[in-house]
Amino acid sequence: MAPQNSSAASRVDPLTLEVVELIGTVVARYHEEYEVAAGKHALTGAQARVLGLLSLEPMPMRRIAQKLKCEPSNVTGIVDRLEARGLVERRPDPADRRVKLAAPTEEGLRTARSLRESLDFAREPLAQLSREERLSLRGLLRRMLGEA
Amino acid sequence: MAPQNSSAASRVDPLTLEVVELIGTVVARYHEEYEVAAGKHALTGAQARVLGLLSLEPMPMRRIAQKLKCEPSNVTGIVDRLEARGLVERRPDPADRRVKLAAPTEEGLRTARSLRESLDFAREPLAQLSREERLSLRGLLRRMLGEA
DNA sequence: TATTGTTATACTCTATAACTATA
DNA sequence: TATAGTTATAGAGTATAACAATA
Repeated sequence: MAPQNSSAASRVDPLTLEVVELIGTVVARYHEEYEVAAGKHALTGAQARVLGLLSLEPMPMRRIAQKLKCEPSNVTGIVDRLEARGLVERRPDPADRRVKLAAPTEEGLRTARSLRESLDFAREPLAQLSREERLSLRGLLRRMLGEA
Repeated sequence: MAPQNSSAASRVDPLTLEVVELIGTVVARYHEEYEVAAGKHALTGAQARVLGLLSLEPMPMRRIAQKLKCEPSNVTGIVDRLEARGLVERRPDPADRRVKLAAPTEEGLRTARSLRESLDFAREPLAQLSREERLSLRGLLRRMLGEA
């Protein structure tokens, strides 16, 4: 998602445009780092996302689809590939025999942990900011997202 | 790219983690809006990106690939589809007969413009911030990205 | 009847490798 | 010989529709 440094500035003020562009850059960098981190473990982005999700909490296939905002039919293939690599397994749900719970294996958990650690987006760019600046950034992002 | 609210807090302080999570949310929302905006014009994300790119300046196929950070062979298909829909055309480069310049048609330009306008990511979330806050956010993002 | 997960199908994006036409 | 663009191929993600098992 390259920032498209709008020549159609028409209706938005230059400051806002500049901020949007900066956000676009952040988004692009976030993605690159995510893909690189996933690639280091020979995982695709989607696989890394699912593994990261399951490492927090096993869940039904259906719920994975909701989290990923995609059709449930797609999750079948993604989990198939993770399962083929021994990173995830499907368990029956005692409460509902229609449901299959996807859960990480031991190796899956290790991979997920390592993945999180290699995602140094957490440290590198933010390390340049002081504690006060991070607090300020947190506040601004919260307001932007309407969470505060 | 769902924010993975790290239970592996291990080595990073909670404030940084929280900011990272907020950025993840921004990234996710940015994407959703981009896809929705593209979908309104029956374009895929990649097609919308290329069209947006070309609407700023026609360029050789090779250069599109560099901008998209993908292999040149992929660009052929994306431009094929845009061309089939009459949004883009390939022109010879007078200076080098190996090169094909991809350029938007009139309709392509209109679509690109409309696409940019429906990308209200520029306005909605940022509208919640005062001018001062936007200035502050710009400064923080610049420092984060090492641009300032 | 409704829901969960799967299969089948088709399209797009992606990388790799081999080809062509220029340079 | 090197470069620009293309083709061929294969893998992965995506949506849609239809299906089996279970609720």
